[in-house]
Amino acid sequence: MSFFTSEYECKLDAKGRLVLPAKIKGNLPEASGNELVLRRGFEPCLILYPMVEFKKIYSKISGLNEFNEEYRKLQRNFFKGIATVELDGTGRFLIPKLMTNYAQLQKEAIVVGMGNRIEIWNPEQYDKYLINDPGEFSALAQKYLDA
Amino acid sequence: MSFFTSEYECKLDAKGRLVLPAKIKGNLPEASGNELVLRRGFEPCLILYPMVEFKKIYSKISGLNEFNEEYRKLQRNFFKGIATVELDGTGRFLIPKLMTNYAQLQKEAIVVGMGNRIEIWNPEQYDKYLINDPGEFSALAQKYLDA
DNA sequence: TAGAAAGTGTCATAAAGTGGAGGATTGTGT
DNA sequence: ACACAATCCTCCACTTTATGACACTTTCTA
Repeated sequence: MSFFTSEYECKLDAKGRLVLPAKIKGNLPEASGNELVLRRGFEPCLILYPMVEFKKIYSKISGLNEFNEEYRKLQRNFFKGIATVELDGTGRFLIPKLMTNYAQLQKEAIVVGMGNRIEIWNPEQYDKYLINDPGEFSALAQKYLDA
Repeated sequence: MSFFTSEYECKLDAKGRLVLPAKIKGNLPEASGNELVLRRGFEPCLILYPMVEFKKIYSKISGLNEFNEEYRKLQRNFFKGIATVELDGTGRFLIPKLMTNYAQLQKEAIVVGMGNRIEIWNPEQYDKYLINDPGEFSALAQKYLDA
């Protein structure tokens, strides 16, 4: 069971590689080896899954019958936003160009542990999408987490 | 069942580590080993859970489907404020930089046992959030604790 | 085919994190 | 009040992580 938490300020190197924070890397499931899957988020960010976690989503979406038009449409749009990446010996991976563009990544990135997955954000975008009103957050938490 | 009580004045060392008071440490559930979870409080303080206590919250929030926009928003704001920490052999743990900033912790900290969890405060902030008027405290107690 | 751009790997250094030991202080029981 | 033990706190040494630099390979382009 993956257990990613916390936010980290990370830097991309000149070639667009991101070094995963040690706390994140340490929580990657053994079973996935160095294989990760990168996906375009619905928000302007990237989402990183260990391979085992991604398989769960994959089996759901690839299970949809290809002879259904709406399913095909979903599949097409889903798969186009996916890339598999591999950690190198020092715990880095290259973010494909189109994906850095999509998420507007430059030198700095915010990495957020989201339980079973990891989000990668441009810092300014990230701020925009965070809840700024403590009351709203508190209310949302109460709505879904209340005993 | 955890049972943390009382308040303690503690010091952070040069690296930002906090030594848990013996009374608190003695009440940590065996089942959690040395694993603890730190969370940003809604107030400007940090909240410390033994792992077993936190698991209850975690299973609730990670159970929310990631393809729902509102769930994602909650998850993002929740997880960003979470970090797992581990007690070392001498009962200390490192408070991540971003978290010491959030709670405005410097050398001194107030540690408060809150039953199933522990709060960590900057001393001045703590004073601000305490009830100073005995009458108000009494009224509040009467409102919610009266038979 | 040459040169440029992109991708990959290694290394060095500085910063951050981790662990342990010793002495001061506090608390407890006799 | 005293001795003993537990706790607290500071210091230091070691390990791990982060980051920049650089060089080599592969791919693309003119």
